Amino acid sequence: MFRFANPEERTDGVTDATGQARRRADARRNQQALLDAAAAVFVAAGVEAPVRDIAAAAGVGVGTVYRHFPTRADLVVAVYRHQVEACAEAGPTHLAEAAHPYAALTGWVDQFVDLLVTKHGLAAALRADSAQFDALHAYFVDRLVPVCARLLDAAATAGEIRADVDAYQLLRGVGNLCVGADSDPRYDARRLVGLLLDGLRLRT
Amino acid sequence: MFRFANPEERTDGVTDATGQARRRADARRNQQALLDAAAAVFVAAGVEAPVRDIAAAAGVGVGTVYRHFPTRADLVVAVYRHQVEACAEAGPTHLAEAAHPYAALTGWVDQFVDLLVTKHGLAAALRADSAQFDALHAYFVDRLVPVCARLLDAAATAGEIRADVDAYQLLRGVGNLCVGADSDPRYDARRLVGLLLDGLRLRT
DNA sequence: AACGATACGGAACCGTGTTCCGCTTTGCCA
DNA sequence: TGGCAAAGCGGAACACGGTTCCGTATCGTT
Repeated sequence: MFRFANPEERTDGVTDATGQARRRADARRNQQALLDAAAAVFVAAGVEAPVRDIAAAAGVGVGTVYRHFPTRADLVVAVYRHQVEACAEAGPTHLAEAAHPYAALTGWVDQFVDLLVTKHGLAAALRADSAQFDALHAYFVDRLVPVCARLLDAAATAGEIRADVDAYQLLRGVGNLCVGADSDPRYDARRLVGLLLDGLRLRT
Repeated sequence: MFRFANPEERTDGVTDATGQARRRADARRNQQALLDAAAAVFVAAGVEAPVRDIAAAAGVGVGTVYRHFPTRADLVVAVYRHQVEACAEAGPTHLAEAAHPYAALTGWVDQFVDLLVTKHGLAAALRADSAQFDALHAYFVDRLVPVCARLLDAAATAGEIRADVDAYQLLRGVGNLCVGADSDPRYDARRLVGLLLDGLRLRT
């Protein structure tokens, strides 16, 4: 996703503990400033905030933004990486702690919906068909589809839900339902996601 | 939606049968050419095709586009007006012909989904949060929400579905599920809409 | 035929994302 | 400590989209 400078041959002491090539101090400082500024701007103005605004908030030029994040989508991914990661890791936890697999599934999907509706326009960005946000979409899919698949599989095996819906579709559907959930008081994405999950259940 | 020239005081013979103020011949010709060209371009390149392309296809300048359709959204509305109208009128028909109200509801929603997924990016345009397409959104809501409400009401009265979902939400949900339905073979909007409708049913 | 109202065309403007390149800063080495 | 190449920076410039503006062409009436 990110193309950091290729770690050239160097003498010891120029790579940090994690083996990352060490960049100039100002570069690291700016990258952190950008992440912080972007997070703040996203909260205030949504994920679709102009790159120029983010650059200004971080006190750098637009060129610097693009040096660190090849594209807007990469910046967005970087900002939300932790939360997506947390969501991914919560999958097995739900499965272990819930009374039964369907409860784990609904619990996890709820958490996913939270992630989406909490961040202004994140769902919309995920859905933008423009190649603009492909990287964002790809990251979410890569990270979350397998997690969802395990939950779905467990519930299906337990005979709680139909077995003919795959994780990608469900996740896309849920993501779609969350688009525009903020900014429209008449619309309650959580409600509709609930109905969708209910539609998954096998009638007894 | 459209701001046609105000019908000034005129002598007889300058208003047509429908009482519309009669505009210059070239104006009427261009408007029709634009509608035809837009329809063709939308099929070929999706609803998001640039205004310049549509103008070029119609053989007019961009200024002419904006004279006839104050905004891109108005042009889109005009192009799809007939089909939205047909969909709206189909509501009562389904209700009259289906075996029971829930079947009428699913039949009608199916038709609505067809409308959305058939036209490249129509659903996405409907959902664009940009004020850009507000007019489009408003038109769909105005025309279809009442129709959907009647179907929902009939099914709820018959005890087939829960009574606590309103037409606006359902329509938005269905519309959202249709976003990006073309251009992604792994995603089947119709399928998910089916699940959502299934989630509406009361367990017996 | 002349003339005023109507309509046209497309250059120009604004707001986006993204690229490019001359200049600055950093950090190594002598 | 001073010099210097590489790394990084800033922001003007470009591409592209919607929309506006206004001088010019066309229409239809007198």
